[in-house]
Amino acid sequence: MTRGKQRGEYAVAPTLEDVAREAGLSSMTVSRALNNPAIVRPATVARVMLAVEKTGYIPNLLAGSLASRRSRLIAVVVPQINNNMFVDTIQAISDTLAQRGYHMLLCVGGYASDSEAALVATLLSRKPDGIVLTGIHHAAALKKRLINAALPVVEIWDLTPTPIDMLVGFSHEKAGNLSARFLLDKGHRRFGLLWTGDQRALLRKQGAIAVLQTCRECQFVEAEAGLPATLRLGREGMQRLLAQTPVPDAVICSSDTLAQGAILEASAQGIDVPRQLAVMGFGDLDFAAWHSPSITTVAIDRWRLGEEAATMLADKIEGIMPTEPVRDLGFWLCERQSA
Amino acid sequence: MTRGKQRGEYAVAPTLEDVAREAGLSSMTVSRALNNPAIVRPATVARVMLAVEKTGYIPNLLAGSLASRRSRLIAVVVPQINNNMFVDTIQAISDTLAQRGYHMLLCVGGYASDSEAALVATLLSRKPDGIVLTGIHHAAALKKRLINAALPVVEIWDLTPTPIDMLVGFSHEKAGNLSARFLLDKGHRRFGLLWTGDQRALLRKQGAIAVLQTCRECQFVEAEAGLPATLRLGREGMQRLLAQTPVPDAVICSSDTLAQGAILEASAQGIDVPRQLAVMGFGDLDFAAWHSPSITTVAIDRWRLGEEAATMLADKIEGIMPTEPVRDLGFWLCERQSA
DNA sequence: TTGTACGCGTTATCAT
DNA sequence: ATGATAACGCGTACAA
Repeated sequence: MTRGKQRGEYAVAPTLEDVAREAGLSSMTVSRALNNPAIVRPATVARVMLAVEKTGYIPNLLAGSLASRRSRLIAVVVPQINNNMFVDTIQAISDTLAQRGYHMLLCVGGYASDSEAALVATLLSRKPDGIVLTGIHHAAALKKRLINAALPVVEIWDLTPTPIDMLVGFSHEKAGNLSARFLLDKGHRRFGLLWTGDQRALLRKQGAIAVLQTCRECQFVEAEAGLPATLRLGREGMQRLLAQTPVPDAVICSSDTLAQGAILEASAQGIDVPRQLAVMGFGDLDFAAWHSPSITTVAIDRWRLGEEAATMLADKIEGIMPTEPVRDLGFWLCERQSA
Repeated sequence: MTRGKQRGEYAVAPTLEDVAREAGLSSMTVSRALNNPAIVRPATVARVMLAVEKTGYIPNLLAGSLASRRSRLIAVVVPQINNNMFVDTIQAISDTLAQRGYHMLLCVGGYASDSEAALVATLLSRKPDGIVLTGIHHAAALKKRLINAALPVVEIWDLTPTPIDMLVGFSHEKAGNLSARFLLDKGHRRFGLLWTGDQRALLRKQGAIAVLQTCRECQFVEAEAGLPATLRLGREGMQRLLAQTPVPDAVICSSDTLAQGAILEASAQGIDVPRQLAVMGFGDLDFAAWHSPSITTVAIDRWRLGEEAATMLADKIEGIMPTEPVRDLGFWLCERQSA
């Protein structure tokens, strides 16, 4: 006979079989009553529920997933969570997935794309129903493996016409264009670029520089900040920018956090923002609008990004093909006091 | 015969069986070569590795976990991640677990303890090897279920001598005591309390009030902020505090983010911090030391908290009993410019 | 509407 | 050091 007959009340978890015995039904009927009650006689469902209550049964999703080949698990890979840029997106993904009955396997993988491949391989062994990847640059082997596995994939936070599968993001280069164009039109000519070294930030920088280079009399100096971007790194970077020649009259930062630091440092040095120096950020983090001076920045809808990513995945898993596999959420300028 | 013989190169993932056939070995030997190479002849291991490479094999951890009753999965339940307080802890947990070969199932559950029980039940169906719970107040049914399942549990971010299993945190009440005592000793008598409504923040408030009430001539007014705590809510809360009587000469905030907002609002109203008004925060978030004025606050080691939680869990899972199941990480005052 | 037989892909256990 | 066999707990497919 099966185990589970003569054991105590402890430790070993009750199985479907135990519930079935308690209810005087077959385990298959119990399974149906739990997963698809509509096709089971109401009275039977009630009996099952009672037995579940009595036994303290909790389904074993490992077994269920193995049998059904559906894990209701979504793997999410992000480079960092303590830099404020991704947390809203992650929480949106988590919320949306939870509502649709999925769990989130979160992996904080850093910014190195070679380690990403190994990491994703271990995640794939969990047999997730879908995966969210940050960015569009992935090892070729990884891409191949993903395509081969026919696994729904959403790449986020960047833009390409040729995603692995689906994508929701925006163009960092164009966002960079916009920042530079805005300050150029305001009459600024001596620029400072305060930047972190991650791939997508660099794209924005390239975008900004491309615009600046269309202007003959423009000059710019640069300072690099580490990761994660913090107020401190913003202040220190600003110090370095102000020590260079020509002293900038406008500083673009790769994030609002750096911008906030830059503004504080300028004030500490007696430089008025924006009268003597314009400062722009990126991201429209929650403090940007409420800082003094409020921070001019480029906003993106971080929450919606996560929501759409999760929705696209859940839809595709459930057989609903996306009308448009590539979603450009765009961005918009928030003109405020700092520039 | 088993499936997997006559199929194309696509979609269906290769199994241990496929690798075994390729290598001319039994699947059991392949399994051993992969999980415990030490007990397999080196030459055999090499043959296996070659076959793995050739087939593109990725283990199926659902099946493996089911068979071995070990999932190498840790469930983590936190109330929020977009309030900056928990992200370092979560990233520390994720990092530490990854190093030890575990994955993190992250669930953002909000602050309601009744929904927590349901949520944890679904998490338990994944058969995690351990679970991290934020706080110490959980539904009785949940506690019972956890104890019954004999699952290693770490409660974090709070303190009690009687945890479900293990705990790493600190006393919020005493942290509240410390803040109030500090300002009292500085000579302040008219207090403002700017506070969010979550359980642990309220404990800190109680702690602060308990100290204030030891002082006859002390008065205090309160303002409540919503969740998540943001700069905006800090400013708005400060506005309300300043409109009350008596106008406080010292404001304690339930987080550094609120404190930052409070300071900005005070400055905007022409009130000098700290000369006319002292402001204290909590948490020592990364900007606290670098803000102007720098923020006086109570620091806790958020990263270490996550690290220890993950380590205690992994240790216990692997049979290493914790020397001390309850770890009080404490807190310390960071006296800076704002108070 | 309910039940039976079997397979999901792996590891434990025992045998060789 | 390697192999054969039997679980692990559930869902699919079909039968009744």
